[in-house]
Amino acid sequence: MTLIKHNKPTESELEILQVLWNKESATVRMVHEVLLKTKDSGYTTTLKLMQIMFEKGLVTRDDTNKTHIYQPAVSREKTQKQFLNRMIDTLFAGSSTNLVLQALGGHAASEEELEKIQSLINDLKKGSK
Amino acid sequence: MTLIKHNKPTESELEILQVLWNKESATVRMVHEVLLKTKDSGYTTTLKLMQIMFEKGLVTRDDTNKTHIYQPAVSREKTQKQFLNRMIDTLFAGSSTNLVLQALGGHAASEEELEKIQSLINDLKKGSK
DNA sequence: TGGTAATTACGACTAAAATCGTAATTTGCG
DNA sequence: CGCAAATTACGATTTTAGTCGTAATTACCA
Repeated sequence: MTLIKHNKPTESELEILQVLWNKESATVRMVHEVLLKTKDSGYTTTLKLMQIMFEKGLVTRDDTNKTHIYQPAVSREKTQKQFLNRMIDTLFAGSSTNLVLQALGGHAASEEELEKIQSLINDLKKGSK
Repeated sequence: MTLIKHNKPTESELEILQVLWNKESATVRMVHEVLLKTKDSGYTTTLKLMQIMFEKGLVTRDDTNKTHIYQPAVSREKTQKQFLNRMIDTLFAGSSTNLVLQALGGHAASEEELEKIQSLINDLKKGSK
């Protein structure tokens, strides 16, 4: 069996991953510019974080040129699932339904989105028969 | 305007809150017994955490008697919402629908639960007209 | 009443996360 | 070429979370 490192990204690392997921790939500066919109920390802080993420295997990088180009090494979906599960356990007493109900209740989704969810539910119900 | 402290419970604090939410109120020892089922740490660790939570205002306590009795000071729903919103922001690009789809896709919910969700969706659709 | 068990208080310690300053390196251009 | 600007590397520091040991306090009951 392959060794899988149990790499739960931290809050700050998630913010960086988010940028990388959206852009496919990016330099430290590009990431930093985006982060500046919502927080203020120094450039070297972002740099350091991304270096650590590289060591952890959360990102890959191309260092052929001086300015390194980073890419996410973990998928958005997988990470989402990881955090969802954790959250369902520690906050929703293990019930994903509770989470869904709460999420739908709080944030009103658009009609179109509701349709999307409904159609998934229909598929799920068929599948379970 | 009233000062609201921005009190995001930590992982360990969530575990404790979970117990308090379930029991309504509890002593340190009661909480600790429950925690022991899933982790192993010392009694004084739980005690200290709960003392800190008291200082932060996450719990209240009745110290009339020697053995203090703790109660949650933040509601389960509010806390859930707080974490959901954070998660939707940092992990689901702001889309609660994405989160719901992912949650439903990963954890297969029971048919009965799916009905519950469906009925909520129907209500929401009505409401938006 | 006096000792034992349980509880709280307190401070110290470790580990991890986040921050930043500074030095070294590279690159591009005047 | 050689300097200025940008980037990386590295180490130091701060903060926060989590852990626990030990002393002080309380309560109970033999």
